Amino acid sequence: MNYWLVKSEPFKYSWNQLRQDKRTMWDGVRNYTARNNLRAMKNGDLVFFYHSNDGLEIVGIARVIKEYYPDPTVDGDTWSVVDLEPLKELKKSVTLSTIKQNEKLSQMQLVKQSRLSVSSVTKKEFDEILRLSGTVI
DNA sequence: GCCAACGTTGGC
DNA sequence: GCCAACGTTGGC
Repeated sequence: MNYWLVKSEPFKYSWNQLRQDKRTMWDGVRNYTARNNLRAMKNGDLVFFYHSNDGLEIVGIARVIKEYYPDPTVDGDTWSVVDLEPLKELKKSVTLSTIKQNEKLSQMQLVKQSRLSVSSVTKKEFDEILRLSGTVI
């Protein structure tokens, strides 16, 4: 089992929207590093849902329900998508500033590579964020 | 609104 | 293959 984090600007696609939709195709990724992370996702992997620009916090946990396939919104198979479903909302969202201040989290790819829209999360980081959020899966 | 970080493009 | 110019993302 691997862990990930995806970013979305909430006014484009929010956590609440994902909850309403029940599932979504995670499209629009146009960066090779992010795409490679998408392609490494396996069914059942857990994915933090982060609100960028507005909120700047992790708000929920999604789950991979379909592994990568070609992005149907563009020609060719250069770009990929996966399907996600909402799994659990965090009891307390975890803000970027909290993450930066936390010794166990300050090395997260989210912090190190702030522009990357799909990043990987270690198990330790995942567990620490769960702890901070007061959430049990 | 600014700017740092980073990715991409294109001339050489 | 290098690097300058430019565009985009995203935090502040």
